[in-house]
Amino acid sequence: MAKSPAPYNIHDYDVPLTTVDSVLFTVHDEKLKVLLVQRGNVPFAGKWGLPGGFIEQGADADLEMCAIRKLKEKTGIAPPYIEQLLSQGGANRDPRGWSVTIVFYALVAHVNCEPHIDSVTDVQWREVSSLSAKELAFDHGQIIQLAHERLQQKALYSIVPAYALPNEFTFTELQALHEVIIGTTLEKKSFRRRIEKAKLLIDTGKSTVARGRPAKLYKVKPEGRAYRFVRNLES
Amino acid sequence: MAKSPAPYNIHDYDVPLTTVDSVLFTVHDEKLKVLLVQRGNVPFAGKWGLPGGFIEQGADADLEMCAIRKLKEKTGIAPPYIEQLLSQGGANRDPRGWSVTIVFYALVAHVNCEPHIDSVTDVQWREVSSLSAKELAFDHGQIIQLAHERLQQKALYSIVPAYALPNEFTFTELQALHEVIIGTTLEKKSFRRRIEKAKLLIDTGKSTVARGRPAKLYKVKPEGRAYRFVRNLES
DNA sequence: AGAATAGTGTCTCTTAGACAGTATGAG
DNA sequence: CTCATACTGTCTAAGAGACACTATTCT
Repeated sequence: MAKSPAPYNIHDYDVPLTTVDSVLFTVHDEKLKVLLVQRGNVPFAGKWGLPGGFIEQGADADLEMCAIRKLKEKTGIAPPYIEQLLSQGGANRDPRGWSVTIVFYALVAHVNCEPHIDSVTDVQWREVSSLSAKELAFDHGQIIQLAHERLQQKALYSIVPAYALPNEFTFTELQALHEVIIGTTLEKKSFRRRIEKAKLLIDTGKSTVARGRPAKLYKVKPEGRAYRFVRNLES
Repeated sequence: MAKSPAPYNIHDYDVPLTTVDSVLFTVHDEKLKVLLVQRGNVPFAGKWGLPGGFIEQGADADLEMCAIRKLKEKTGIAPPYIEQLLSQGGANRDPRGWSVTIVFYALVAHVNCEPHIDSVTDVQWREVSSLSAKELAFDHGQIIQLAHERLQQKALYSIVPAYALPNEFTFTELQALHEVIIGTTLEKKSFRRRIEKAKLLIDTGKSTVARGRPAKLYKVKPEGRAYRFVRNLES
């Protein structure tokens, strides 16, 4: 413990190894996917794990900035939605010793980072439902599951999942996205009704062109980020 | 500290200072209170702040164990409910340099730790509504506010606040507790109805004795800890 | 016209809000 | 008895589920 007047030196302390990791979700081909990075260094060299790493004290003003910096390096863009999930820490989660990871989860539209990811080999989108915890580095499998559960809750009482879509999207796309996240179908009418009543979307005036009736294109209002419905959708 | 090919030395890294802190809530005299500890060391020596401190790598198996150990030292007991709130980290929150704190929030019945706290002078319960952020060490004022907001949400969709009551309690006590946490009055009938329907309480068969009709005493079922109502109470 | 997709009308059912009413004890 | 507190009955309103219906485009 610190002796008062004496100068403080962090290396006098038995500090844990502290890192920041992120679970970046997107949806593509009706599947929920998560970004994985192939590790170059020990431990778990060659294995796939979450994008993240050490804090750079000069470059990162806070934890979220650190997470965003790492994600930018891997995807080429800053995610439009990021939120802290939890921190995992313990004596046995890293072979190098007592370690802590502060974990964020984030959402991004697949089209917005496709080119960057296609250009490298050590980054890939993996379907969440195809993952087994054992194939991933550290406790990253368990962390992805926790992030998925949190995202499922969000899909039941908010429109946060919209940030995994392009800037402009249709009601049907948003509903399909929620359905993929929570793993069930939803009633079209209930879904539209609650979002319309809460006035969370802006009608862009534009429409899609495709087979069938054109669909109106919407954007999320800024307040959609924090809005919470009083009643959950039933899962 | 297993060294693989290249020996790993944590002191080669620019690691942040990592601590664990807790926001321990209780209710007494119809007021929501939080546990504060007077700091003995720099920085902020003499100021009041959250109970917490450094991880002891030998003693703490994980982050939650660390938080519980610190709370036990200050209150004499392990809290019946504890959950991670968030982690705060940044270059400027601690004058010693880049630091991270992993924050838990916890609940305890006032009566269960009264004797231990009354016996020391560097620990006190402080009414949450009387706190100004400026009088506390670090960013602890802001953290307490975030913890309070999270607890308010919990009070709207769960019966987690019950863990701030003694083991056996009445419906009226539970409702009064929820009202103190969210800062409004609630409808008696609605409150009882939803809890009864969800079957979250065990009737102990006992009753209170006091002026007026005796009230039945209940305990929380284990599943009450994780239960989430589909619909929030209106705040 | 017919197929495909977008979007609406409307009935039911559940449950929270409101609040008046009844029950059961102490003094 | 009265008073205080616990607990219930019951009406109303909001909103989700269900699902049949209409609308608008394409080929």
